Amino acid sequence: MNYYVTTSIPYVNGDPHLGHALEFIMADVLARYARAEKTPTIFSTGTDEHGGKIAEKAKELGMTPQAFCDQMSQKFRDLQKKLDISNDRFVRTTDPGHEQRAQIIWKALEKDIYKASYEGWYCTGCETFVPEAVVKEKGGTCPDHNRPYEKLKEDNYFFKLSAYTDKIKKAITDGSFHIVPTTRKHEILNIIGDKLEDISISRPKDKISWGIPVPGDDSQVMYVWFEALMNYITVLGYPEHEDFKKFWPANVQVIGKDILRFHAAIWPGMLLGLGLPLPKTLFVHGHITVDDKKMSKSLGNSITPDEVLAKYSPDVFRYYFLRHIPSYEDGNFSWDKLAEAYNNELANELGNAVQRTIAMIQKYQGGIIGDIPEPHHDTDAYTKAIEACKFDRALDEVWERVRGLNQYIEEQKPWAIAKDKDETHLREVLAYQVSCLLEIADLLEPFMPQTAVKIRHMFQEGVVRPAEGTLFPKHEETTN
RNA sequence: CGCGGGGUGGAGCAGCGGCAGCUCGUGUGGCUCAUAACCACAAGGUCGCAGGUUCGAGUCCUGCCCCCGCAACCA
Repeated sequence: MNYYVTTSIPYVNGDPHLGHALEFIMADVLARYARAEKTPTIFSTGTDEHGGKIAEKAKELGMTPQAFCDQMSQKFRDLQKKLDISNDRFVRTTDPGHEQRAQIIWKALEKDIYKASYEGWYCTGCETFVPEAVVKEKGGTCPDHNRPYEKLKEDNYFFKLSAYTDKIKKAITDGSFHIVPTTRKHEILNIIGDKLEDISISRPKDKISWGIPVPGDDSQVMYVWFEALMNYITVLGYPEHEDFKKFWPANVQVIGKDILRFHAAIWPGMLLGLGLPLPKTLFVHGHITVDDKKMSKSLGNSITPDEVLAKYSPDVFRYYFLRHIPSYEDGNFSWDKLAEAYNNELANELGNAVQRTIAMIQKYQGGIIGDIPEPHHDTDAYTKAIEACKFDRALDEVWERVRGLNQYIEEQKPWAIAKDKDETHLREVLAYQVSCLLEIADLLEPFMPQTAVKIRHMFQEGVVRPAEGTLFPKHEETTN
């Protein structure tokens, strides 16, 4: 059994934000968990780099589109590195490999592709077509550019998505294409409705040149979304590479709720057109708000991952977002909550449990642990939570352990046993504490890889090695 | 009647037909191995409003009010 997990590939028209970070770490947990289970795993992420917006932005900055993309794509890779994301692949839609394979895919889909002229309302400022309903609502004038919408006609290629409506609906309904959480499943079924519309999948090259050429038609480039979705299989080397044969279909594709339509309707349509199986699970996370408001530049409330990483380690970042942003819903970021979680849960509960265990073993046994018993706890709830992408619940389970350990210490009172000079009993109790901590380290590994390594290092050799220092030093002051 | 999610102790959430639960915060007590950490106990809710179904409703049905998303290539 192989395991393939993907994130969506961020569009490089903006800097990485907390939402990207959230998606990366969620997918990373799945990948690390699978690897810990000794399952051959590929974890892929990347960047989406074509389209008019990118070309425009590059021009503004006086750069070539490619140079701009190189720079932006690097920022995402930098963030992943800082967050300890363990991706095996990083696909860029400007990679020659992706471009070539995208053309192969296009050709393979040709039976479902037709050319037609598209007529609609167009804003020359937005460089995009606008739905009839919106034009009506805005009274015929684009509010962003203060220009009247124009009726425009252009030739486009279309993909016969409509032909796959029933198959897609069936796959979603019967769970062979599993959409998590259920509310997103309902949502997409609702969006699909009775029939999916065919979608436009190309743009005239004279309007947008920054894209992958349509095979056999120099006048058109592929529509950026259509081509970007293909990354999930081009990165595996579709169609001929062994990795593709071994790892497709993906076990889990992680996306944000805003791009549900593309991944739960268009992408399955493309796969069906290619005669390929659909991903097993599509996991849809929510969005992060700040002070219960959408993050946006105009509100000036946006927080960058780097700002958080300047104050907290990657493990703490991962912990906070995975446990305190609900896995299935939108979540609110707050510096206070982060500080609270750090102090209470990480420093006091976990950090201190480690600390007091170390201190007692050193004080009473000269640092010698002795035989560490095998852990015997039931990890079923934890496993189920991870498999359901309920990362917050999985961490709750781990903290049950942490709390349980502190209770155990309190009940056993090793310091009292030490006074009674019952060395055998003391040794047992302390070794059991270590056993619990090592088990906690294992459970924590997908979530907080550095912390897991540190804890193991402290206890693993039968002798305590406190050289790592305090796990989570308490912050003196939390100004914010 | 566009679609969807939500309104449960000070805060954040779980519960989805059968004695209102969890975490944080607050208060009191205990302990001393430990990062003024840890442990125990307690206070605190007419479960948005109004009807209805039922022996029994946060939990099902109907109506209403209020938040928030989506509806347009922002994860």
